[in-house]
Amino acid sequence: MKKPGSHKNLLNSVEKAKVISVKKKMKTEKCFQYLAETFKAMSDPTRAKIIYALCQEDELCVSDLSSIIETTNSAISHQLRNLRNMKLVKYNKVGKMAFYSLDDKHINNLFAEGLRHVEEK
Amino acid sequence: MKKPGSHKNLLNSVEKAKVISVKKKMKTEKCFQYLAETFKAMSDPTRAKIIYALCQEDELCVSDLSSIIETTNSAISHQLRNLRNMKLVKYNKVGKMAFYSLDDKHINNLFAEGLRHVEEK
DNA sequence: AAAACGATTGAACAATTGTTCATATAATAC
DNA sequence: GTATTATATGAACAATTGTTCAATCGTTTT
Repeated sequence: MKKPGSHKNLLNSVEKAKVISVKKKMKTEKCFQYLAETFKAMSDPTRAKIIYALCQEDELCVSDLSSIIETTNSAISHQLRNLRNMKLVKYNKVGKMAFYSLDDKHINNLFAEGLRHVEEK
Repeated sequence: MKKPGSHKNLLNSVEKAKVISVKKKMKTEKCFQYLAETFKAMSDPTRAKIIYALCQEDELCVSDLSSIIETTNSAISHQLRNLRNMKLVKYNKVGKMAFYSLDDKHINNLFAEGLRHVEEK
């Protein structure tokens, strides 16, 4: 008979002590989801380029971003919307132009750490 | 008439100086792809949990990982394969068990930075 | 007014993703 | 030998993704 409430109880563990210890240190489901989302924000080449460009210049408009990244305004605009939803960029509308900038200052460190990792290979 | 070889030339830029400056600093396509891949490795909750668990314990076998993360062996095994392909984890086969550990030591910093970011909210 | 411009959007599409289920492999136990 | 265990894998599936294309919305210019 199975113990109710946990389809995988500790009795089956190979190294019980380790399992219990790590389980105790585990973060919440929500935390891991948010963590995954944060990484996902930078997990597409186009978005990575946008973030990198905005690390070099405080503000850039959509068409200049597409000049830099060499893709269509539409593709950039769609990705900027994603980044906006993830609260990574904000924008400033001036006339018909939209100037985007990084919203989340922590993202700078995270991105730089990723870049360091890539370039150390 | 359009200038050949570049479907988006600099003459269309709004802030030419910025565009040229950022273009100069741009990394290669390959770099951005690798960067995106690195972030993608951690962009799924299950993979994030695996990496977190392996940050707490040097080595964990598949069934203990699924005990900790509370999902099926199969799901874990599939994700471990992904992480293996991305060179983030390695494994040590002992009898019928496979002990997984982090392969890329830089990933520790990157992951910790992400966690710090999440927890500072 | 019309035309041009920068940006946004929705629909469509192929491509990728993560899980489940069933099966397979390979090592150990009986 | 058979049975059991730990892990791996392939197929199937729904869900998500990123781009393109066309159309649209505001704003500015003429």
